[in-house]
Amino acid sequence: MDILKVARRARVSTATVSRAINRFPGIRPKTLARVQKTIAELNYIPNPNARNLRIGRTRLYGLIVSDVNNPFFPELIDAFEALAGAQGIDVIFTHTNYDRERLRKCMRRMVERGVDGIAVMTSEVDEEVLQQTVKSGVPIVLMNQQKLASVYPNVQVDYTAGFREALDHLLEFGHRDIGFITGPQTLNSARRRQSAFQAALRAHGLHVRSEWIALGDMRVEGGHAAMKTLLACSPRPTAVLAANDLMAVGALQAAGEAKIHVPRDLSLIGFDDIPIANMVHPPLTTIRHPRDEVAARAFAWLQQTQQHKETPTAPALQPHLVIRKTTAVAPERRKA
Amino acid sequence: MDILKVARRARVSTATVSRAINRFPGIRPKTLARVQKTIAELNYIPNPNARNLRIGRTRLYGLIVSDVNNPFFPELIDAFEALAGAQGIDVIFTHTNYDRERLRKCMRRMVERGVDGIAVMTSEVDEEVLQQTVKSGVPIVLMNQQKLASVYPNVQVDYTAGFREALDHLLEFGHRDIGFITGPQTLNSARRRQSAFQAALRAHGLHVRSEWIALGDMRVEGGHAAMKTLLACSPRPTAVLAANDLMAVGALQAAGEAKIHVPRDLSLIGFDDIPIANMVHPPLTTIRHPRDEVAARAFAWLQQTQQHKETPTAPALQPHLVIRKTTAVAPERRKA
DNA sequence: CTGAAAGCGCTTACAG
DNA sequence: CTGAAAGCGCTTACAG
Repeated sequence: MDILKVARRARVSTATVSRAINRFPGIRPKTLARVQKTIAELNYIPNPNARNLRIGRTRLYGLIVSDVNNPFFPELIDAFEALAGAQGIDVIFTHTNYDRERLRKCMRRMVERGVDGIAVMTSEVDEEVLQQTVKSGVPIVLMNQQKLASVYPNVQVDYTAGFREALDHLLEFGHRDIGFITGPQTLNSARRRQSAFQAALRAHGLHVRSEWIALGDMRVEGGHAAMKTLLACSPRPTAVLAANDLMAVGALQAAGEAKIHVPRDLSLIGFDDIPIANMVHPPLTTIRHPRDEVAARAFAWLQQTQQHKETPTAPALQPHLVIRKTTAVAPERRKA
Repeated sequence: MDILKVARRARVSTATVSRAINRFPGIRPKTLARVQKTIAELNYIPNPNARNLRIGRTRLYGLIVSDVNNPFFPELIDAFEALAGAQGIDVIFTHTNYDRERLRKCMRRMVERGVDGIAVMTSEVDEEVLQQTVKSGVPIVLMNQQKLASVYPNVQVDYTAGFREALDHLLEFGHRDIGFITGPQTLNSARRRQSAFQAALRAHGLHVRSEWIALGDMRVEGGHAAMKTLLACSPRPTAVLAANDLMAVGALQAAGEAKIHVPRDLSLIGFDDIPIANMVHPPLTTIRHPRDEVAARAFAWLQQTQQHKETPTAPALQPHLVIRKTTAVAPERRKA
């Protein structure tokens, strides 16, 4: 009964206090001032549960990622959080640890909490869970789920464009022998990146020997091992692209151990532009995943979906090459 | 009026439905079963706002860290989140970006949201803000704030013990010339780590030349620069400790560039054990900051503080040395 | 421009 | 073991 206390002290009704708090237009300036003064004096903070019960929303969004420890996500989380905060929306945030069962539980928890929307920023989703969630009336937005793109709002990133930019760069440097470190094809994101790479290759009229595609695990160790495999090839590629930065970092280490100088003997390009990319030595040239834009679009679409019925769409977001220090002119061209 | 719908369909009162949901003991098994069946059929989810309004809590905790992009935090966040989730508590999480004004806003937002408690896991706090928050009835718990330890629940980590363990290790390897990469003394955590290091040193009866204490910025770049300074010393230390892993990683790079082999020519130990420590080459020996235990204690104390009045206390948590590949026998001893 | 009052969807003494 | 009813603290048509 706290708003009542304010009301009494300000000698108005609770309705007026409520209007003052919610910046209702038609309120006499003098009354408004008095109420505001009282609120300040009493250090009154409206009870969010009561308010939300009344208005039928929680002003809470859910954000689900696959892995907090994956350095890809903090920037995404951060951007989403900031956007929400600016609108007075709080975010509860969980991660699935790449586990479908955990995703199910996360979604359930958020629905039970009554969030106004959920951003599912994982590469692995389960249509059944999504359906259930949407059925219970909670809007969702996905990331890079092309299969479900027509059904749910789905923020797309044009991987192919990113790889194309990287290939342009390598071709300018005279590279023609290009290797690729890929990830487990059971992973949605790894699979998509590989086919995007191949599409970009075709767009440039290039061909890659199949032994120059090495399998990693999307982590540093796997990139390390994959690079060792590539270096053992004969002939070996003069440039290598990795499906993510973590593997590129491992590849960089492997090259160092094998006394292969990057970029002199070998050019290397990562994907994502996670913070570590700029911390290794030499700093990694990489294709930046526009995660701040992903966050912004996911947030905007969540808000939109709350209001209208239609599924928002937009052209895929473009990644861009960030040129740092791991690419250089191809060795054979230098000789010439 | 949703619980009413369940009640009608199950031919009981809303009170009974409520009791069934909340596992109230004295309820006839048959009734319970019927209600549960109805709930399942209707896919009924209780409105959390109504529930929380009634019980006067939100089952929401706030978690504030200084920087999401700092790889120190994800594990802490993750552990806290998991603990909370297991109790049906959700976590809203923000970061201050090391800014006092933002901390103020974060706290305010959480109080307005009506959280049941706030874990302030930043090294910089502002007593005024804390007081205000506590005055509004929200329990808080701090991390490593020795000044405020008697006033607020405060999870301590015994940095000195960590450095002692590291020094033991180095001494066994015959090192006596030990350098230190410190952080800006304006930062609480950096200051505390330096004095902990010095205390550990004294405990071992050692002395450090002042030129062997180099100033970094708690990031990779600063560690890099600091190591360069140390390597330019003559004589130079045979082992270097860094106040955090990020700086140790920078130091490792600087050593590599200067053709100083780690660990053969120089031993290096970091602090924190962030994921990157195990990704660099060679993998970094480091003092592990027990952040999962910090999270657990913070969570437990928050729960405790909600119930009792007294400020919980406990002996400081112990960090431990994780020996990997950046330490070895001191060069001069090897010669002998 | 402002107030009286209903009602959001739960939980919990109280009564039986 | 179960139900009728009050009440948590707000917001918002409705009336004036």
